[in-house]
Amino acid sequence: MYSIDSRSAVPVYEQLKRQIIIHIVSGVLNDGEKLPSIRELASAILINPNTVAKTYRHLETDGFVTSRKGLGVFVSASGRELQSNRTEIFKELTDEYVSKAAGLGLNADEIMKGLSERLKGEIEHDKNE
Amino acid sequence: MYSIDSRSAVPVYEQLKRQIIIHIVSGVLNDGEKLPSIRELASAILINPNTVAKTYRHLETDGFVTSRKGLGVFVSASGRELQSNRTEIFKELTDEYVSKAAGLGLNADEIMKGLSERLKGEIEHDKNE
DNA sequence: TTATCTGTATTACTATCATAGTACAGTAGT
DNA sequence: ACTACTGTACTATGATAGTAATACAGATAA
Repeated sequence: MYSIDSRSAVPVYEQLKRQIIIHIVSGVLNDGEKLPSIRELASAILINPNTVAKTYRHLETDGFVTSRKGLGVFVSASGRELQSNRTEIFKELTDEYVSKAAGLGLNADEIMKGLSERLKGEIEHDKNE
Repeated sequence: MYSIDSRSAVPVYEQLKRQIIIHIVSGVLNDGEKLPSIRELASAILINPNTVAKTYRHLETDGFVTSRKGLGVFVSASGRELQSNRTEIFKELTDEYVSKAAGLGLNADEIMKGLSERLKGEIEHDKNE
């Protein structure tokens, strides 16, 4: 379901948050649908319940989900329409990409060129989430 | 010279490292050339000398510079060639980036546009320096 | 030698993150 | 009422990262 890379520099709660957002905006999780309970998801992917709670708290702050005490956490009706948040995630992705590429010593032109070559042809193929 | 965004989530030493690498691989800093001393650069851009030292240490580990106690830090003779050895890693980075962006539902044009926007600042900065 | 540059090393403070444990509060079925 | 689920809140601990303050050591010129 959700995969966590414990060696990553990206915090666990952040990795989980991004994956859930992708599921929401891509329709894997539908409006009103209930997410796994905090304790259930925590034991499923072997992380601490507090970390899942933190993820859900952030998702609620961002408007993707609504949590109801005693009931669970549900995808907000407007969750999928949060284009601005999707854009923000994309910006984070881009920042990360540029940062790492710059760390490798590449300049802006080389990064653009590399991405351009990679994108030639298809894009639908690479949906390995 | 070098600009630091203290509000950024990217560590100061990392921001500085990227800018120096760009200067080295783009030829703004030539082989054998001496970098500013730790304390000099620190006071120039108003950061702690330890942070500059950390940047220089990382640059030396990566092979971009060589430091000599009492003398200074100098661009390695092979510094500019280091970028060619990292093409493979860069391709992996690009694959990962494209996959995630595609997972967000973005098409090739949107990805290119987003990256282009993100890189504008870098390009302008390099030209002005 | 002395003074003043240079980089290096050590230590410490702070913030963030992940985890753990515990307790509390709302909901629903029995 | 009882039970078993839900989310929430709070404190504490250990690890790590980033930054900072200070002291140490090599190089060089006066």
